[in-house]
Amino acid sequence: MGISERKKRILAAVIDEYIRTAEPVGSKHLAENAGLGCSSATIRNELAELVALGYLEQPHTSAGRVPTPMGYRMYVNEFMEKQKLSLEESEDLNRRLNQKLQELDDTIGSISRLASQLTDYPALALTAAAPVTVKRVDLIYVDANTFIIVLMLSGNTVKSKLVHLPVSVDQGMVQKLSTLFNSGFTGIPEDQITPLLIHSTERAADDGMGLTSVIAAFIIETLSEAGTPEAFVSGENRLLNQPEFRDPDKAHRLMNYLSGGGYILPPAEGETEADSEIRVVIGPENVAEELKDSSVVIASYDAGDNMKGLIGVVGPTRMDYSMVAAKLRVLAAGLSRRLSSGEAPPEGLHNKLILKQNEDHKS
Amino acid sequence: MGISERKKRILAAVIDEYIRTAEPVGSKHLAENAGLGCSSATIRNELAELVALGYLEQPHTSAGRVPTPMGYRMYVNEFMEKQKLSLEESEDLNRRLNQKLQELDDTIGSISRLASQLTDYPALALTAAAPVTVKRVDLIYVDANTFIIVLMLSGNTVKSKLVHLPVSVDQGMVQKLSTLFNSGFTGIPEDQITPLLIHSTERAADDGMGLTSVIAAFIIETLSEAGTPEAFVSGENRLLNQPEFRDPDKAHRLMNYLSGGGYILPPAEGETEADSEIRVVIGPENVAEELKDSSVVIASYDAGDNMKGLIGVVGPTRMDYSMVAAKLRVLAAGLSRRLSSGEAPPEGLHNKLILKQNEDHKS
DNA sequence: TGTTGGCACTCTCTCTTTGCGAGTGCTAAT
DNA sequence: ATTAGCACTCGCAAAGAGAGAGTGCCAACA
Repeated sequence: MGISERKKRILAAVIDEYIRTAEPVGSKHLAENAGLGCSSATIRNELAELVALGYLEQPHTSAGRVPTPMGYRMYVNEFMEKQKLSLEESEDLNRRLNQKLQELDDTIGSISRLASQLTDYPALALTAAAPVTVKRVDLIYVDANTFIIVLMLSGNTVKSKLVHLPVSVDQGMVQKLSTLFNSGFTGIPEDQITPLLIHSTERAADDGMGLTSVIAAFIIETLSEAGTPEAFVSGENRLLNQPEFRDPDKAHRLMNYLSGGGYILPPAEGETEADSEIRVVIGPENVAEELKDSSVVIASYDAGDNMKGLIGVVGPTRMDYSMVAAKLRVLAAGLSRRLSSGEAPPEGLHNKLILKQNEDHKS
Repeated sequence: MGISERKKRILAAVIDEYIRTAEPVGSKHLAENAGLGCSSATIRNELAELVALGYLEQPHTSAGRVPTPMGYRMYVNEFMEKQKLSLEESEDLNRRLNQKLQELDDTIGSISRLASQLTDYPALALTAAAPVTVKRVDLIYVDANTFIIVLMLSGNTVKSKLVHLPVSVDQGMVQKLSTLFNSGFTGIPEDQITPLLIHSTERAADDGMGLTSVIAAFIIETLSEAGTPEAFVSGENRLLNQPEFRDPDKAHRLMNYLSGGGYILPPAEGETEADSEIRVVIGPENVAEELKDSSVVIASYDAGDNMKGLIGVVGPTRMDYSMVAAKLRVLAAGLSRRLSSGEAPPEGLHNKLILKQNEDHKS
């Protein structure tokens, strides 16, 4: 767009400053601190034009200028890539990511916590949504009334469940069912597990006790759960750090929206994805009413098997886009590296656990 | 204690009213609405004495009265048991509890969410902390580089994990290890799994590839995780509903404390546990500095095997103790019933899942 | 033509003042 | 012992005044 170079520099300076201080930026301040070689009067003229063009606005006559969403958009599209994390920052970040990934519990939840912690904004993480299938079914016979179902899924995760029965089964039946399920239920997506299939399996196993349907139910439940994207929101309370949320009502509304798992998924509009894999949705660009004056930065990570997950950060429109984008980029890249390639983190898991044992002794 | 009956009634009325409105309660208001048969002047006298006794205080001369922690304490100890939930309320509550328990995912997290939702205060749930042991170990051979570890724990939960190896193993080794682990590692608590034990197992299996220690590490990690009480905090944002947290800083401080998993565990002082299993910790009675002007209501539930978990609710000292206590009581009782006795909820799990399958077709 | 200094003007923010009302404590009467 | 009445206190909200920041515009200058 035909904006003079100087206008761009001034716009960028205003936005940087506003992001830092959250206060309208005046011409004098700009002339003194932003190091563009001209006087406040000149800047005033330029500012006036930027207002006319729609990139800035003034809260009231005779206050400083504040960026409009359009201004932020320009900022994000044109000026942002300049910022990169220093090497040591990004190393530190990777270190912390590794640490999180080693804890074998709810990975995605802790990633969202990490993102929130790093950026000091609320963060959310969505697990990859992709059709999952069962790779392998094992049934472990425990006793006449008890067995364990173990499912290995297509993303190489394992789910298991203990089943107590009111009736008793013999080991042979468990064996038979195991074979039948492995041949009939593996490799197919949830929606192909029809009542028909279940019934025919039941007949083939000569199962009069409903065992088959218990197992099938667990498979269906597991597939559906694993295939449903799950959202984790963390650090909602960090909103309160932002001056624009000093109004408790405003903060409350947004927090409610977020902790309700408020869905943020932007319209997958074919933005000119200049910046690889990072999407920025500014204020009114959001579809959700609750987000109309907040911004969202979203990075997608590759979870292997063509699955994409998302990490996002929510903040006021006056959000530190560069910082957030830079950090999310590293985080998403690290996540992708870990998840799509082979498996767990580099090494050390095992050693760490052995060490841990000793630590625990103390407590 | 030697407080006249009327004083008690007045105190209770003040507290009830203050809980409702969050505003200092005046004598006139009390005379008109609280239905004690005397005039405002009389009440004024009584109020003055209650202030002298330390049950009430006035924010400033010539404002209404506000309960002190000591006042709340009296209220909790003496007047509270009166409130019971109506039958239908408690049925509704049980219904919702059942529903939550049926979702097989992180039960304890969703219980905490439920508690928060029901009371409209932040809630937290702690899993039972008790030494857990392994009941049974199964190793499922998948392919030369892959096997699945399945652990059945005391408490009848099952944990599993997929292990990829850089080297290849044969099925015989897996078999052998399975037997060894079942005889050597079952029934013993985490702290008895010594490096010594691991080494001797390793030798017995003639395992030169570190397989043994991978499995042992998983067992240790699992036991330690299952034995460590885990805290889930939900609904921190509901704090903002309370007028006492209109000050964002105050709200922020407490929310931070809470979402840091802030530990709330009250000193297990031998309170005269009149009210079965419900503990109320009022304002300054809390040990944590951050909670000094909040209150906590805690119910403990029985998770079987002598394990106790906690559900708690945090709010301002002006918290609706009766309501919270009543709801938590039902919740904890329901949880205990489900967890300690046998197993899953009454029935219907299976049917529900079959139904679910059809629903999912639509989407 | 683009840039700069100067100046009057506008508007918000903060501090102070003022008046009101709620609620108290005390006293005298029942 | 309870009640009615009354003077008093004190916080709070609305109103007013002053200060300061920043603008827009104009005239001068390169």
